[in-house]
Amino acid sequence: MRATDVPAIRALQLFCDMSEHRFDALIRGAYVQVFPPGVELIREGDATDFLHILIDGSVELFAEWNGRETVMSTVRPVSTFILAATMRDARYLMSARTLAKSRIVLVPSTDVRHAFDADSVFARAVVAELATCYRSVIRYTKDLKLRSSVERLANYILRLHSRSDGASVFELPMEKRKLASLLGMTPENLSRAIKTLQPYGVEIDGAQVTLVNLPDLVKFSKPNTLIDGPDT
Amino acid sequence: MRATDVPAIRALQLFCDMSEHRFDALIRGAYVQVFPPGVELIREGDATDFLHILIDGSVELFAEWNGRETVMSTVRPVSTFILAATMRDARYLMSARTLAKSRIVLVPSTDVRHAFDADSVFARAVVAELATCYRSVIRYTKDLKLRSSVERLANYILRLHSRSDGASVFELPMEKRKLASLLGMTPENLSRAIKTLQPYGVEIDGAQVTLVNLPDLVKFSKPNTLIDGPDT
DNA sequence: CGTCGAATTGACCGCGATCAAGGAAGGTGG
DNA sequence: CCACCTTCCTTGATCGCGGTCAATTCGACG
Repeated sequence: MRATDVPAIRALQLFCDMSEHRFDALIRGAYVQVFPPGVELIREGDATDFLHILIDGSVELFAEWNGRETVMSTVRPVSTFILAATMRDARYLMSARTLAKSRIVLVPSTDVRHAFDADSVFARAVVAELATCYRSVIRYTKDLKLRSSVERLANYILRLHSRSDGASVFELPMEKRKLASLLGMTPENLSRAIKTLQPYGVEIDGAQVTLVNLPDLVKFSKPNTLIDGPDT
Repeated sequence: MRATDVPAIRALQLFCDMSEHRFDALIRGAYVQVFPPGVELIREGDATDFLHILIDGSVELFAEWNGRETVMSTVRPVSTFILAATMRDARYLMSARTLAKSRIVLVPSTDVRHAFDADSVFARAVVAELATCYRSVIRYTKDLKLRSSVERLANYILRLHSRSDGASVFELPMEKRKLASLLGMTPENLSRAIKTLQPYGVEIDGAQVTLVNLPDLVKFSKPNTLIDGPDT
């Protein structure tokens, strides 16, 4: 592992409050690997072996059934994924694949569980992280069940907008086909949904989004903190 | 609180491994209340005050947006709900209402967090519970995104079937209108979905379900342990 | 400049929603 | 005990959102 990677990991909510020696002990058994795009890191159904930490790049979590596939979420650096399976020592419920060249830290699951048992500070952080993950999926499911596809897109764009500090021009963080799947629609329908939002000042050219009439878009989207955040 | 309620609570995964005095300390500040059907126990957006434990009766968790409402899950006794919000000390993301007359234990959230800090056995149980909750929502979302409405109903029926120990006759645990919302469809469509499953030996009369051709139903439903359980 | 995958567009289809009406079950009051 | 009401469920007719299929177009990259 590069020495330069450690501070970024250390800074994560999950680790930042741990004592130095606990953190060192936990990270000692870990190692870093770099993967090219399109590599399947985790296959759903497999037994848990490592807690994954994405340092750099991009990873998507997806699920399959009966020949169909859907994107469940995308992971952006720096963050962990598959913590729940690690803590339960259970099978993965989702698969993971790299979308771009990615640097990933692999921490043996047993080490994570030992650290949890030995260190109550870390234990608190694990609970906070798990509760946050849980609440994100609840938000996601509410979005899916309560909104139409155009409404989902509109609110997704608004979330991107606030994530880019309110800039009126920003980039879609993934391919449109992936975005469509994440938002629960087909690529064709995403194209049409984008057109539907043009009257509300949404201009999308390639990956570049420009908002020219934020008030109208907000009025249409009806964003809600209990679905779209930002609170944890 | 009735003395007879305590053993049932004590038997929950969340509490069963705690030492006697820790458990007593946690439950001391708790109290029991009985609610008639249709009472809104929790309103989404409110601050967390109590961890709820359903002793007897039935509770649904639901969410609202823009005048629409959807059932997110139903809670059956004996189990806790809203643990994530309690641990994060955050606002509720879902509302809760009683579906039947229900006896509910209310444990002050601060007591739960104190117990978590003081008792590593309890901490482990909280993490296990949270991870399980997280994984249930993931399953639920996979079900929603990967299956058609008839497929969701078919697999739901199979889950009920295994929950009733393989009996070929069992009862729907809630009103059909609630079930429809839980499964992400309208009541009208649920009626039609039920008819669609008749050729596979599914007979539903009122709340009573009879399965007369399990092999065909299974073949149609393609149940999957990574969506339908039973593993945690 | 050629190739290949992604994105868009159009035409069409079908799943599931909506609207409207009719029946079944259970509770209430006369 | 029965008439009535409410509520839920079912059924039919119709609508429309979103999916599917197919044909271009766009764009990245070698």
